[in-house]
Amino acid sequence: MRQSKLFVKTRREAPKDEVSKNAQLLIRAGYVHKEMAGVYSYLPLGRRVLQKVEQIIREEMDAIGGQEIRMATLHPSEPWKQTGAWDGVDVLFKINSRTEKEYALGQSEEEIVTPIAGQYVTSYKDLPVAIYQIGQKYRDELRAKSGIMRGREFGMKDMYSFHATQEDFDRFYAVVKGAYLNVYKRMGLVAKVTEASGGSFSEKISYEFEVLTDAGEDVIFYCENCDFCVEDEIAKVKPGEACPRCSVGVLKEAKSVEVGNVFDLGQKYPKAFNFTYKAEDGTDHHPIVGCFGIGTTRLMGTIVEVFADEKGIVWPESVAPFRVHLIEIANDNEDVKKEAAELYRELNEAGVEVLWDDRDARAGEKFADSELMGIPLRVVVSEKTLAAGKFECVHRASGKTEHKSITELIGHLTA
RNA sequence: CGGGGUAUCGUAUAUCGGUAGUACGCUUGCUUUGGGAGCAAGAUGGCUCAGUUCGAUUCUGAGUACCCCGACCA
Repeated sequence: MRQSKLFVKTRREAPKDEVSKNAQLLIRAGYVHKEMAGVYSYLPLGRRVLQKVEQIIREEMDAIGGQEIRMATLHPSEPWKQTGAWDGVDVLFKINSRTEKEYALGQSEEEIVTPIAGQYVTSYKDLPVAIYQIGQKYRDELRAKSGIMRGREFGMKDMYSFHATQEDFDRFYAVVKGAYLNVYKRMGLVAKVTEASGGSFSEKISYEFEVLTDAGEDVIFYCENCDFCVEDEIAKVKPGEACPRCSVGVLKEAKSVEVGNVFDLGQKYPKAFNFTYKAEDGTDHHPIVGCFGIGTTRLMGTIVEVFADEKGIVWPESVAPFRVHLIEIANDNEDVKKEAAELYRELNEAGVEVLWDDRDARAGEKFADSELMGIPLRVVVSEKTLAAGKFECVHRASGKTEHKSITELIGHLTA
């Protein structure tokens, strides 16, 4: 992509109504546009990042047998009334049509997925099954905050699994946990599996996946030595105490953000929708349902919060909008322009995503913009590099500079 | 939802009860060119509705939007 044609521009200052780091940087760098409190549009760069986040999640869900679907987000009111959530869930957006017919906007999809599954899962032979979708969710939050981390409309992957037995759910939960940890790891994040309350959703405890950051709203107690981790709300332990699991480590307190969760929903929804399957012996049973969520937009915000430095965003390669930021410092030197165009062509041919800053701007502005945008590798083409016969390659994350020929560079990027 | 705050070109800000200025951005021209350039010329603004006043962007009230703290949070 040529930056001179890019739909958005960067700006020096963040709007004064944005306080959170993620929103300030994402707006300054042109990734998102705020529509209202808690609602953001994703512009070309932001859409690319979000799509990469989604694709990583998609790959991991597919790898454990999840089947992707796409459910409606405009919901009939009936299933919500049937489960009691119409009046019981205060974040549910309810809307009326011109003819006073009632609808809901999807804030989670149990009410929709359960009847769908009920139609196709009729035998024990159909179990287990896991279906998921990646899409928009709507929640009537009393107070939106933290930029894209807690909005009224946001992106989420939600998977629902159906099982014949509790043992099978437990088995699948362990599988999903592994897949989730893969998702975070692929984005450079370390998530802690945390015991939390099931909320109004489930009487059992749930598991949350928490990433340490001061931008988060949760407080967790975790063991320095083992993987014990618990939300402060339900903790029977205190920071400073010995870890109840390994008894070696000491518990520490930290702020964190929930980037995923798992709920054991039991048979609540199949019961509400009279969803049964035939067991081998011909008797009817309600399946056990699991719900597994990952907030995609929140994850994007978390990545910004965790990796950004004083100059701007720092994307991990796996989710960066482009792999290479090609900076041309031409000053009307036709040879430099030609060289940049040639490098751009070769990188594209090699399948490397490149943002080519071909704008007629000064070097300082281009460098500052590049650092703000956070593309992992900056490759400079200028009279200097032309004379040296090697391009200047600067890693955004480490600041490390290397000089590489075109073949070395392509070899490195396609290795 | 309780409490607090804010509202001025696209963005950030200043001023003032008497025709609103600056910086960045934008347009045009010239110069400049490896860390957000310089000069010149230009376009763009008082959230909405009432009230007070000769006159309101400024004061008052209501509304709306946004932000913060808390509560809430599938």
